Amino acid sequence: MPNSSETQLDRREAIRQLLQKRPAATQRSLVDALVERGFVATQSSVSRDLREIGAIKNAGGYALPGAAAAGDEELAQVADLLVDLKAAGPNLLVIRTETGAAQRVALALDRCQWPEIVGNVGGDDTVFTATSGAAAQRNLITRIGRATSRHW
Amino acid sequence: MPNSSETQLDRREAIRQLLQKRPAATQRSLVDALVERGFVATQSSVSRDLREIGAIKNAGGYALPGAAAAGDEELAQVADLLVDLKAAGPNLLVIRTETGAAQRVALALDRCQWPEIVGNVGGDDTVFTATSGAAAQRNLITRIGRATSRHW
DNA sequence: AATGATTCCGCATAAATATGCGCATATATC
DNA sequence: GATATATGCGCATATTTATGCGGAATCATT
Repeated sequence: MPNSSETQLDRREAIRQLLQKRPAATQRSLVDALVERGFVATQSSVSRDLREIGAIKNAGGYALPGAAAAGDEELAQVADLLVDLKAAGPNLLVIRTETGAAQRVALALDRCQWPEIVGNVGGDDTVFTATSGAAAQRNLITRIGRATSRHW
Repeated sequence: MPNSSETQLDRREAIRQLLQKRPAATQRSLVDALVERGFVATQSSVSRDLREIGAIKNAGGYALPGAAAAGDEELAQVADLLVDLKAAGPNLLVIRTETGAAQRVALALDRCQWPEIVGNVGGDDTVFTATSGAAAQRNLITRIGRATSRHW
């Protein structure tokens, strides 16, 4: 078995596709997802695959190399679209944006995969960002400030 | 203890600085490095710190968010400077570059933090890249091809 | 087709990481 | 200053990830 088997290449490609759709929390979950797609592999193989693929692990789970920092960068790019930022209780951050930009901002926040962010919804000029608690919220504000090079 | 303690902030800043210098292989090694700098903390705390900092883990260890994908991108930017690429045994890859560009290329390869790369040295127009074995070397060539959008 | 060289991958397990819990401590409110 | 509330962090441990080893499979050479 001197050469990379067809199966191996296919499986890795499948993993790449899975990760592109959404980050994987654990290797185990990837194993399960692979099974659904008709691949049989153990956690061991997935561990090795991830290393070869060059995947990284951040707070959001395993992701492809590009996707990781992409979030921060993407957020930086929409920094100008942010208008205001204020907390509504310890679990909700309300972000005002230029009209029509909320979706983009929400998407960028999603991709950051920051641990403080539980989830986002973007309307027209407002984004609601759910946070896990007061500390997380404070942190998040700092982090947004850093990423956008602005102070709030 | 409602607020982040001074110690915690300092410690996290120290971790950031450490990671900026070089990636950390394990959390344990970070604990040790912190001790040298006068911080006392357990692996548990470092685990939580890394999450808060937003650090990511790739094949090279823990790194700051930006630094991760930066390598691949940096390599893509110097793609034009590559002239030739050939293996010398299973553990050495010899990369010819434009005159004077070898250092930059070697640096970019370093930052990729790819598992196949054991180490790099850049001369004037030649880079020596040590690989862990034949398979790794083949992989590396593929990967360089992908990153530089060229075939070798 | 036998031999050898190489790679894949599962198993078992070592190694590393994440987390529930509880105490200590800090802040807020009264 | 007493009480209530919230946070930091260590300990112990559950969970997750990495890896040494060996058997099976593939290919090259003779």
